[in-house]
Amino acid sequence: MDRRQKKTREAIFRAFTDLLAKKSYHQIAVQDILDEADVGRTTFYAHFETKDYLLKALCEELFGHILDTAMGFPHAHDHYANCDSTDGVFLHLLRHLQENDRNILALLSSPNNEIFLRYFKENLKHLVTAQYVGGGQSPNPHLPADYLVNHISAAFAETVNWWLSHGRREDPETVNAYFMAVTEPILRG
Amino acid sequence: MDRRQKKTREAIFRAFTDLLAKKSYHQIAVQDILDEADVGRTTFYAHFETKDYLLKALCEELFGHILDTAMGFPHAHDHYANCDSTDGVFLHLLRHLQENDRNILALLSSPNNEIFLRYFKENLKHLVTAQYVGGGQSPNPHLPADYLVNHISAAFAETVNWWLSHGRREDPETVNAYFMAVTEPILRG
DNA sequence: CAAATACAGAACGAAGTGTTTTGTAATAAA
DNA sequence: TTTATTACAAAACACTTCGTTCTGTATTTG
Repeated sequence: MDRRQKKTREAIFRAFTDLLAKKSYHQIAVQDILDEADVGRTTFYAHFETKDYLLKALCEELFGHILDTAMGFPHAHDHYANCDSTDGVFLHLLRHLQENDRNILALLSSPNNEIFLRYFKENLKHLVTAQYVGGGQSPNPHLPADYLVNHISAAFAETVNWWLSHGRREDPETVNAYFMAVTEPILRG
Repeated sequence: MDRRQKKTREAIFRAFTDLLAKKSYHQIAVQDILDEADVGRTTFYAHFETKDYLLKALCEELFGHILDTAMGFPHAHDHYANCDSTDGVFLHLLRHLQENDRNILALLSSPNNEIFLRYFKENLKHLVTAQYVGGGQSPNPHLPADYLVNHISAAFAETVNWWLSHGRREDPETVNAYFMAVTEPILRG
């Protein structure tokens, strides 16, 4: 792949995330991104059809990455090797978030962060499905599997949102304990 | 109050909700609202500073109303007098939603409905606080009160979202049972 | 009836969007 | 190295939407 392409693509992503840390999504004009990334107008539209697609691409790359690693690519994140293997996936995720990889926290705690929380939650569904639901069967016979998956995914996304909106005062372990306290009882019938 | 004011204000609200049932919020131009409401441009901006403020006003009126009635204004909704008094507030809310008062379902099940779900959830917090938290003390000693309020509010909003995105196939009673199944165990320590 | 006010219609500048054109520099392939 | 391809910058473009301003009319209120 052309080095120029990769370079500008990353410059746009970087400029976009930097801007998102200051302004909300709808306050950012394409021109702002061009100025911040030092990129021509034609170039931007050669890479991304529109500003919404840029957002989509960024979210897929960011949340896709963080959740893929959480779902079982231990090679990709060796500096987390100190994780106790008994730790749950969610604690792993919380720790990963606290590392603020690629400034992901700026997005999730920005004003009007619902957009990102939605992407986060949708990506979480895959993880939750793999984690709790085996073969489409709900671990709680009183609840439909898709309702449970939606509920747990939303609960974790909201937990993260609560955590961030408070300035991450708690340890990941504490937050994980809160999350477990509101989800584990459900799974036990 | 001038009848003309009330009339145009309601015409704008009606046009806006009708449009929201078809398009997403950001696809709706002010001009569309003017055409649908048959109202002049000057008039619109005399009533609402901007399109965002119109959204805010609509949401406050809608969710404020539905939650106020749920929190204890039995006189305001006599046709729900058949409600069993042992029914919870949330079942009451679900029934109220199913009545589709002022086409509120069009908003909550529209594309890009996160905006409305956010308003819904925020308004729910007051109800949840009044319902579960007494004097700022959490009913579950292991969890902070604000975390619990946020969790339960989000859980109900997501339950409604799940219900609507499925075409409301279940009874309000069934949905309420699902919601209770994921929230009640938390309150019991 | 008189004064105040809500309204329609039209025009306006400003801002943002996405496209097109022209020319240049970097890259990949021969 | 040479050649062809590709990515890019710069500027201008038509278009849409926004929010304001002006003028004149209809309605309400006192």
